[in-house]
Amino acid sequence: MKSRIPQPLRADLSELAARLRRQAREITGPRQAILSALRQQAHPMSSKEIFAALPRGDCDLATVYRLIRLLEGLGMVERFDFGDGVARYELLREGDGGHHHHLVCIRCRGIVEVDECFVRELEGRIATHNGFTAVTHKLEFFGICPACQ
Amino acid sequence: MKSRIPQPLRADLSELAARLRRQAREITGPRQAILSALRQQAHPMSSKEIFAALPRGDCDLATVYRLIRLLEGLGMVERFDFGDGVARYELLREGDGGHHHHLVCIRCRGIVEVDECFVRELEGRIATHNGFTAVTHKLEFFGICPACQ
DNA sequence: ATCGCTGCAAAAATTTTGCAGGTAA
DNA sequence: TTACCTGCAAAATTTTTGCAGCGAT
Repeated sequence: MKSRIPQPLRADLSELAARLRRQAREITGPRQAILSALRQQAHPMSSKEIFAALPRGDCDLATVYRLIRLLEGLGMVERFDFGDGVARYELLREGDGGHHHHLVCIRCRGIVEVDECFVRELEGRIATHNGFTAVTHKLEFFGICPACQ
Repeated sequence: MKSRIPQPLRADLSELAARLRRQAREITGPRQAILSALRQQAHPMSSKEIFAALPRGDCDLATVYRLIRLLEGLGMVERFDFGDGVARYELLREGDGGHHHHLVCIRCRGIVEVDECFVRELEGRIATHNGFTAVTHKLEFFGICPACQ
């Protein structure tokens, strides 16, 4: 499956650590390991996948769930759902620079990232039309990838 | 919360029954009750919500899960995810006439349906650009509704 | 008369929580 | 020191499955 080089869109470990510290949170071994796993994978990961990617015994599965929850609350990861009922999370850069969408193969579950965002300008229209504020969106594409055709 | 009159976009019970029959599936009491509950609610419902909406003892929760799975396989319901980890399902009309999106209040979880689809024409572009076929999409908006502001 | 469907109960899978001890700052 | 964090285990959820009997066609 195609994948994008993570560098430009993903925060590095020290930036992530700094962000946690700023929130009066500690940087521990398990947290470093989890953040590192998230950083190495170019696509969103479920808690179980994160756990499986860690060196054996590096950290408890409950700790993964706890950190993911914390990071989500702090806006440091974004949650995605690709229609299979599994929550997946992806690191966000500071300031939400990494807004993007996914193209998911419904056969092999492979993922391609879609950097362009076509919907931003619609948010305003949707907001005023319905009286909502702070409107955001999630957009995912599904199809059959070349290898699966 | 605003809601649209369900008639024009939702199949009626006899059409649904006919579609099941065509697939050599039976129309039983529990199935009628579940379809009826889905039809009466203008927005997607989780299995638990469907179960709760049924007259007491009308059907087992396992049966709700089983029927939802079946309907999803037959393309008679569509699954939505509003970011809270709960799978919700909405009846589809024959031929997918009901394609639409949702605007979800992140405070009260109220839902407004958004009938226009702005993204259809992008599917083709995404498909050819990535070599995918059969490309579809899911797009949901999130914000804070008037009552919650 | 089939074959599918259902309730019930148990199992599996996923996520959260209590607690006592350990550790980063 | 003092919160915060962690592993472990138990609990709470959510979803699936086995099975024997019932029921739609």
